[in-house]
Amino acid sequence: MTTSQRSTANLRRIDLSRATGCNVETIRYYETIGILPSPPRTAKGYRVYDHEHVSRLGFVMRARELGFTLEEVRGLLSLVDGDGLTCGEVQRRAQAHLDDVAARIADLQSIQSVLAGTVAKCTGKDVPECAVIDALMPA
Amino acid sequence: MTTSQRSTANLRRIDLSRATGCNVETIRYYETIGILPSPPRTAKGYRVYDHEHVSRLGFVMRARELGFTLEEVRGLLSLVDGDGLTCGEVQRRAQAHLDDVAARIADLQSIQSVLAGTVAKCTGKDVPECAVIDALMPA
DNA sequence: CTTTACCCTGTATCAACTACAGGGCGTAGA
DNA sequence: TCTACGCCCTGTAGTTGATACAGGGTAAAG
Repeated sequence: MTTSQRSTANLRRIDLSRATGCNVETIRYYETIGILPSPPRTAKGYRVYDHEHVSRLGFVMRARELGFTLEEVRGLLSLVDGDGLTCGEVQRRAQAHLDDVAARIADLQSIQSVLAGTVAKCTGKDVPECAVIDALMPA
Repeated sequence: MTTSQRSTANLRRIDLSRATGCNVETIRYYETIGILPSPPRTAKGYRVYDHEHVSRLGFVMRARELGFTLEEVRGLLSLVDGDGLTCGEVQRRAQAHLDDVAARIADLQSIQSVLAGTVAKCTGKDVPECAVIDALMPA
């Protein structure tokens, strides 16, 4: 018996941070704001996680990587948790987020073109006249 | 004498908020963090601005619109204020910011393609199976 | 003289975490 | 068995770039 069962309480306890790559403080933060459920504790107060927690945190992390806000993630989770989950509703929310991403890309691209245009006018020399400053500073 | 000089103190007093379109609270915030200098005050404690302030705040607002952080703005302002302003240095900082913008666009575009791909797999119907959820939720 | 519109200070709030202080606990090696 | 190390616990404060509000003063118009 290598990893034997000495007290059933600690059987297959999982280090959630290591299993997901998520920062411990972030896990605790998700717990306090109700994104993750409070796990059971050992007699000494240590949190005990199982595979459900790993799965749920994985969902949260993937959604965050795709740029969903925590409120949007909360909304998606409530669809998953409750019986109100329908593909149509999820698709609607994902599409709304996609529109948002597209708008942010457009904003950044217009910034990019203005900025690139101004930088291109710079001489880049060791002189105090600068096209970037002139462009930013009102007369 | 229409806008006559009755006490020199209030001569040509400027409403900085109206002149720039910047929120009053934001102006005060910029003052407390040292982005804008503390203006002189009237006897009753009202701030009195001049065209220098308008110009400086305009600079800050334009730079912010182009996505510079306040710390980057502070750096550009210190170049303008001190005698250390050279076109080369400004160009270097603007280019660094431009690289940053490009990286953020690339990130958003990869999010966009992943998300668009998943949403496209949705049936969009009133059923509880959803391709988006499946893609986000680990096995 | 009163109303309205603005100004003042100071503090709290938002998102999404991160960092730290100050303490307890568990385990590995000597 | 002692001790050192590393991790866990709670609670609080800091980050960025503002915004909002409470509670009070003042300036200018009718």
